[in-house]
Amino acid sequence: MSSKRSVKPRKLPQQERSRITVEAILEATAHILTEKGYDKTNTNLIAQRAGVSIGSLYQYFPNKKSLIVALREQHSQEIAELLESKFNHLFNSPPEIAIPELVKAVIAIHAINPRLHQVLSEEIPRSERSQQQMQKTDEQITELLRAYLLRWRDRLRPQNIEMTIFIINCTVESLCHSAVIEHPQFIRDSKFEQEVSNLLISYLVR
Amino acid sequence: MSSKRSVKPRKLPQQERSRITVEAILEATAHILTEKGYDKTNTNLIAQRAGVSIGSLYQYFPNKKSLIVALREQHSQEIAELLESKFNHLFNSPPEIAIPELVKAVIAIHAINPRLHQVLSEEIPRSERSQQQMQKTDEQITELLRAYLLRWRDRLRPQNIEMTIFIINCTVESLCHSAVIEHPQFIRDSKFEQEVSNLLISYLVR
DNA sequence: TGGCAATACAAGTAATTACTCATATTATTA
DNA sequence: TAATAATATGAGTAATTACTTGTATTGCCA
Repeated sequence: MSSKRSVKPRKLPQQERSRITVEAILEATAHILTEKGYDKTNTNLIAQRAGVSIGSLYQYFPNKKSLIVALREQHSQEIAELLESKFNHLFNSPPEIAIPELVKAVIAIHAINPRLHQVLSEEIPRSERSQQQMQKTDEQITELLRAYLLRWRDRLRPQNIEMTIFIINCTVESLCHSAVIEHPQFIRDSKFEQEVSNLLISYLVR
Repeated sequence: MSSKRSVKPRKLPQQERSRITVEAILEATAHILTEKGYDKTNTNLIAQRAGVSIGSLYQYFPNKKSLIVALREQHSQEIAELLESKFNHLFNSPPEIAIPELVKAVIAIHAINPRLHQVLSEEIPRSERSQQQMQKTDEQITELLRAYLLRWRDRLRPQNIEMTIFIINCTVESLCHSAVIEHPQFIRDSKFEQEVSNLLISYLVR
């Protein structure tokens, strides 16, 4: 069962040179994924690009899946941290103020490396994803949203908080993701973030 | 270049028995994809499930990609037709009436075979997708939406029609898709479709 | 009924690729 | 400085799988 195969590093780097090796491997993974897309990416190519032998790669990553998982982890952690700091800043700001700021932040995140973001979220087969880890980050963001919505509950129209969380989360994510990839011209001015903010605010606020 | 490889059937079935073969192959493709997911699907398995030799399969489908493309084509055609008939019925109904009907229809479509829908839209590598064909169906739906929005233009708040089309399309698709897969309990009553309709109506209508 | 075209068959091939292992090199420590 | 641990190497292996090809069977038509 591939789902049983561990994804944890086989060996933790202890000396400086191996930490450099691991870094190079992850950088190469991101680079090859971005350049070639998932299905033209293979471990030999990654090792080559990293300037490292294939054997070294398998010393630190037990299988191909673990490379992807490590990269995703890095990536989602960055996103979660940025959103956390935004929510902390905006916790006491009403939706009319907070929503546009959050939408702006999400668009900015997606615009950093759209192609890598696309590959990680669209092209990686489900079987290559570590369910627990993904859900952890997702739950973290859900929790931030939940706290914020409860804080402003009496200003909000929808009453089913869990459903509202899902709707907001899903809508913002998919709109920002697709816009960056399919309509980059939308992103150039602030019109798009205003529209998305309008969509959410007019739904949320009484 | 895999993108150059034709995807058109190598041979068109002429007798009844071969038409049955082709049907069985497509049914088997859908079945295996649904059961095993994309990356555990292979052509030998499809042929076996279809009760047909691997040679017969390659007589009608020049490569694996063409199987997926044929299946997607069938699938998107069904969706486009259903939406077209809905839009025709509702062309002269105001958004407050039309939107809930359309949302309901989209949810219903996604609920028919959620797993197949998920595999086709999430798991199939981008390289296995025929770009032209996908965009044709997508453009067809865009066109229906455009005509409707123009018809009711003076009742609408957003002025940038192209951006509005994108926002509506993307929002409805992703909400219905994700809800069916991640929150089937939302679908059981009509609360979810009401909420999604509210989201859109409060944004669209002055 | 015989000949031809359409269809069906499945063993086999060739290419890809994740991953191993025996060995060599470099750093650390006692 | 010698011994040991950590790290690096890359040729080779084994498994998978898309696809070919030569042959057999079935249906159609004159």
